[in-house]
Amino acid sequence: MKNSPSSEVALKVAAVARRTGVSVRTLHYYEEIGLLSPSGRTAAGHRLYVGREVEKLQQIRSLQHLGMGLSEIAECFDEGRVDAVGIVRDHLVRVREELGALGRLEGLLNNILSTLEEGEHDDVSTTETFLKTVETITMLDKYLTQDQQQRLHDHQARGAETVTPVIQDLQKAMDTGVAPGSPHAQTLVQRWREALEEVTAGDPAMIDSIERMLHAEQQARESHGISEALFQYIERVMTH
Amino acid sequence: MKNSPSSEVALKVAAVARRTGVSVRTLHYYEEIGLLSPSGRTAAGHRLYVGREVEKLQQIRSLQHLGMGLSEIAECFDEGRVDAVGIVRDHLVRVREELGALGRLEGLLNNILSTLEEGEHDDVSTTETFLKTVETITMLDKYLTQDQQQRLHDHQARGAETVTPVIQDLQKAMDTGVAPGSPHAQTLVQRWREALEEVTAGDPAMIDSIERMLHAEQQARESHGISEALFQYIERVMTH
DNA sequence: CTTGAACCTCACGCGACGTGAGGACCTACG
DNA sequence: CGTAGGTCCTCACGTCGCGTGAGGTTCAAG
Repeated sequence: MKNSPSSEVALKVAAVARRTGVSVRTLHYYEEIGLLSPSGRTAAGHRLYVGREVEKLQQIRSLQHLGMGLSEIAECFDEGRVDAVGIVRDHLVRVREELGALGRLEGLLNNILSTLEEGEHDDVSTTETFLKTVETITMLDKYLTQDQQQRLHDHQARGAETVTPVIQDLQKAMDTGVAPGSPHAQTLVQRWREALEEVTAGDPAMIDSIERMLHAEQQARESHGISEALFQYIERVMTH
Repeated sequence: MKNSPSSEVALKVAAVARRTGVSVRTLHYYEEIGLLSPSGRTAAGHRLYVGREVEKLQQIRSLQHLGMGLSEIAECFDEGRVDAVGIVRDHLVRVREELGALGRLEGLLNNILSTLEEGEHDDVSTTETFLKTVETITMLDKYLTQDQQQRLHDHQARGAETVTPVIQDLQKAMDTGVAPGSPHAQTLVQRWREALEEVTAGDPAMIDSIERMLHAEQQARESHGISEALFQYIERVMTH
């Protein structure tokens, strides 16, 4: 009797909310944006939902669980038929991209963390060193792939011993006005190149990236004590 | 001369924006929330930024790149010293959680996709079947772990042959009024249990989860043609 | 008749800006 | 000297998916 076809157990907001785990406000909102309207209203204006709407609500939540936006979901219901496989595939692509980005971010954070932990013993962990570290690692990330960064990190200890004196010698050469075309300058740049090959484990693409980075980012030069003038000097010597 | 200490190359908004890759509006916004104020203004009110501010801006962007919110970033600058390692570690935890969630989501989407592709040949790919599939898979996800779902999927083909007739026989038994305590009913439920063991590869925790799911979710019962009354009948037989 | 729970309709808040509107300023060219 | 076009300024609303009140009506029970 009470299940006559015209009124099959209409539920009010709180009941629907409890059943489906959404909030009352959410139901209001869905109506507001035209996504899910109640089947009817009581004389007093209270919203009433029948089974069909509750079902639709669950489907909405399912799609949302997949990370789809409400407007996208609305489209699914509006259009009579949908390219389901296409939607899911597209969405999968987006999720995979996000996964990749997050994975890279995790690597980045790990790098920062290990760098910070290494320096924690001898250095005071101030705001500045923190920010410097973050900035440096972030910058590295812009130019080098994860494994290149790893290689750089691995060879850094031995590399630093080679690189630092070369830079000092180059600085001295520039200060004393050694001509870019002179044999001495050429020898120094040759040593510079060899040092780069050492820290990059001989990866030419990586050397290229590092040179582009040194060219573009002051931070990168600064962290190795290379002034802008010095780098320009190096570039002039190399073009000879 | 033009680099006197009091005015070292002040930049206007557009210049800063170009150098750092942010928008003019972003600079306005950062000032609005008190994160980064310009070093000064021209007589006409144009914002001026010197090197120190530009540097800070880059640091802000670095931290943001790590996924930190602007309020969090502001705290880093406000407090004299920061627990850098702590911040990064906490953040890493959050990122890993997100990674996990996203990974699970990817699995979910893969399940949906394969299910949809399987059904694509014999079934018309309508909005309804799409939504049904999504709902079902989402629900499965609420009760079963990824590998349990995988096992269910693997054994589904053989399992369906076993499960479906059992359900039909149980339905018939209920319809003809077989008593829950009768030997016939017990035999049927025994077959039901065996079928469950087959599709779950004998994982008792998984059987438990599936029974909870069938108990709570109408959708789950429906998709295997089990009415509410029938499941209650099964439960009654099992308590004997 | 009253009380408390559930319902209603505004309407602001978040986070990190995008995107105009409408006006003032700067630089160069005629 | 005027004007054209680029750059700058300050509001101020829109985004997305609701949360969180405020202030008022209705419902079910005692």
